[in-house]
Amino acid sequence: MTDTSHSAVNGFVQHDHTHCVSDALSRADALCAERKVQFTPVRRRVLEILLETHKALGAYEVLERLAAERLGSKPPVAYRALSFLVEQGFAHRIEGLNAFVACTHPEQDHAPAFMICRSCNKVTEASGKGDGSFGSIATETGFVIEQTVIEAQGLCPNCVEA
Amino acid sequence: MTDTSHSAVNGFVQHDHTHCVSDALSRADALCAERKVQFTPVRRRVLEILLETHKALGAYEVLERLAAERLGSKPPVAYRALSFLVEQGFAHRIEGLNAFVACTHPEQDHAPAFMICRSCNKVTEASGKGDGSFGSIATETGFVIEQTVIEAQGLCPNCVEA
DNA sequence: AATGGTGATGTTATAACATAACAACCTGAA
DNA sequence: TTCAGGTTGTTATGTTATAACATCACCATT
Repeated sequence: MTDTSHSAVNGFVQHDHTHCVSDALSRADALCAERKVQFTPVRRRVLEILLETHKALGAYEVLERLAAERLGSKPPVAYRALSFLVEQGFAHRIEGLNAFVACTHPEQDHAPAFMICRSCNKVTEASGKGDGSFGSIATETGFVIEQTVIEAQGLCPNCVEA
Repeated sequence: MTDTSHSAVNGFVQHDHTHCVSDALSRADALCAERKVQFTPVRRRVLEILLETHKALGAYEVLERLAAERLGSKPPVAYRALSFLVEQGFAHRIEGLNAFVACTHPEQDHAPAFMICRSCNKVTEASGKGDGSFGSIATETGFVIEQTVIEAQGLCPNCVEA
C-alpha cells in the first residue's frame, strides 16, 4: 500500500504518496497559521493518520491509533480533532460510512463528491461541482442549499479486476 | 401540517396529502403482490408512518409509534421493517440524518437526490438523474458505481421566509 | 392430522457511533 | 499575578444499529 509513482490526485489513483502526505501537512500548517488557529500535535497527527491511507477511517479507528501513541484514549479526543479538521476543510466526513477522509485540496471551498470503493474502502474525491445535481431544481423550488452530501459507492478500478 | 390543496409531488411542495398517503400505500400493496413479498401489518404501518409526515424519521422515532400501538417495541422490529421498505424501494435512508423517508415514486428504479430542510426537517425527493454528478468522472477513472447518496441540506421555501 | 420448510416477528444482549458536562492545564495579555 | 481563552483529559451517557437465537404462523407435502 505504499506506491511511489506520481501522477494524479488521490484515492485509488496512482500517485506519489509520500509527497501527497507531506504536502498536505504543510499546506495545513500554512492555512492554520494564516487563520490563526492552533494545529496542535493531536490535530496534526490525526490528519496524518487520515492521509496515510486514502481510506475512510471511523472515529474509533483513529482513536485506536492515537491511543497506541499515547495521544489520547477517550472518544472526545478523536471526535474533537476530527471536527476541527472538518471545520478547517482538511478532512471530510463520509456520511455513508460514518467515517472520515483527508481532503485532497483543502485550499478551495468546495462541495465535494466522493467515490468510495466498498471492497478496498479507499475514497477518491471528485473535486468541484458537487451541487451540479441540484442547481436548477433547487432554485426552481426555492430551496436554499447550505451543504451537499454526494457519495457514490461501488468498485474502484483495482478491485473491479479482482 | 395537514394541507389539502393539490399540485406537485412531495416534501415542502403543496399537495393533496391524504391522497398522497393512500396512493402510496396502494401502490405498495400492488408492488408487493406483484413481487410476491409480504406487506405485513408492521411493514405497512411503518410506511404509513413515514408517509404521514414528509419528514425524515429516525428508526427509534418510528419504533416509539409502533410501541404506542403495540406493534413492536424492540429496535430490530423497526429496523427490519425499514430495511424491507428500503429494499423494495418504498423508502429511502437519509444518510446525513440517520433517518428514513417514504419514497414518492417507488415504481421506477431510481438514484434519488434529496433536499432536506434543517429547520422543519421535511424532505423532498428530486427524481431521476442522481448520478449525473458522477457519470463522466466515474467512467473516466473506471470506477463502477453501484449506489449513490445525493443529499442537500438547507432551508425549504417555507422556512426561508421565517 | 403430523411434519417440515420458509419467512416474519419477539427478545436479549451488545456493538458501534457520538456528545454533554465538567475538571485540569497551558499560554499569553492585562 | 491574575485572568481569559482555548485545548485536552475524563466520566458518563445518549443514540444508532445489529448479531443471535427463540418462537410463531402459514403453507405444502406426507
